[in-house]
Amino acid sequence: MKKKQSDFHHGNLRAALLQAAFEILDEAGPDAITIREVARRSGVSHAAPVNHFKNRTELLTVVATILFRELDSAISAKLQTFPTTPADCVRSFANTLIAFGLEHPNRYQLLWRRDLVDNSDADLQAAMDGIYDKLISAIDLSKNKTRFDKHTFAIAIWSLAHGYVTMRLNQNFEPMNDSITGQSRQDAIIEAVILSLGT
Amino acid sequence: MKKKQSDFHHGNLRAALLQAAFEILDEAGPDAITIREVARRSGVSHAAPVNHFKNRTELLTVVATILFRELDSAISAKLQTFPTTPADCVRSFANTLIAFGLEHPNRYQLLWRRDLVDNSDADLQAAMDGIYDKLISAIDLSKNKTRFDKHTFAIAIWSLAHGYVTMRLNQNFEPMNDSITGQSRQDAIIEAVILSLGT
DNA sequence: AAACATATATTGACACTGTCAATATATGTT
DNA sequence: AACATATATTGACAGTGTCAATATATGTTT
Repeated sequence: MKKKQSDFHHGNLRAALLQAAFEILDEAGPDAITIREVARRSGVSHAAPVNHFKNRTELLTVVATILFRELDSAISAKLQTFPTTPADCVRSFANTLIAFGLEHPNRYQLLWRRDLVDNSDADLQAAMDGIYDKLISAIDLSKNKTRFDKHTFAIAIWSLAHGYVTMRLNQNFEPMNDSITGQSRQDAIIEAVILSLGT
Repeated sequence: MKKKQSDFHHGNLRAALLQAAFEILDEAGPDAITIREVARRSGVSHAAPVNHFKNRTELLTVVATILFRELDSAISAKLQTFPTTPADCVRSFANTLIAFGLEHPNRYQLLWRRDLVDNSDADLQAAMDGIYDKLISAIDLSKNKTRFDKHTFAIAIWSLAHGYVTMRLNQNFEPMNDSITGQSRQDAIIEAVILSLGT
């Protein structure tokens, strides 16, 4: 009396679990990603995932790392098209980051949920550092004397963009235009930081 | 055969539950605030809190509302001491908000955990709007023509400050000084935004 | 081919959670 | 005194993450 032979090994469970995690993330947000649900969607028992992710945090950390790389790609693509002035680079960076956040709210949120993700993870940090380095070297194109050093610019623009996305996703204000310049609020606040780039 | 008479009614359970919630928040962060734990600390059964908070979200929303008022008080205190230039007001606002976030990481985090808190709650929104209005009228002191309208400034400075706190709490960078101006990075990025205030 | 080690999956349990229904006991009002 | 209401308890249910014990495939060595 043989049991049915195959179907015990999934074959590529790790990838399946990750895909399920992404689906759940987009559908219902970071908190809905549970070990048991990704297992369920992968057609596997509730304890099977432990062989590929030692716990929930590790799974979510891997997901976040992939997302940071995705964001990195988007930023790189934008930056490499027109390697022009530092101001343009800063604009591109901020707009790409904000666009990513607004288009994929759930994905963006996970990136900053340090209760769900292990921020000391080496791969995750490397993914974040990659983005920062890209921003720094973009700013560094400038040969001019600037009012502040490049790290101040990088931190300022990243903080601004991140804060803006957070508050937009939180629905703290509506998107509108600046009543003086006529440009969008988003463009206006980015320009406000860029203005300080000059000597 | 009488049971022991008192001790059934707690007397002031609502206040006790809130106090417990704050203690847990400071000790272990927003996620550690559970209905059952606040009940336990208040010496009451696990289902007693329902009479005062209909569910966990309501409890956390009330906590967040109180925290926003606390932040409001801190900002008001700073602003009312020296009602000087708009630039000074913006500086005070940003520095007070950042100080609050860095001093009380767990409290600050809860304010932006929209998975735990009902952001459509009227009291909560009123508390947030109160802060925004205060910022707007502080900026509005200016009679000069400005480069952007007051809402752009308000959103820019709040986004910047919020983003900065988030990334500091996330340990994305260390506090350092700007190598050109010599001032702290925090002061530098605030100045970067303030520079754009002028015509 | 046989034996063994390893990787992968299952089953079942434990302690914890939020929430609900049913019940008990105070308090307040008529 | 009677009744309504506010407040608290008990017990249950469906979830969760994680662990230990077990089963089954795969890979390697002999």
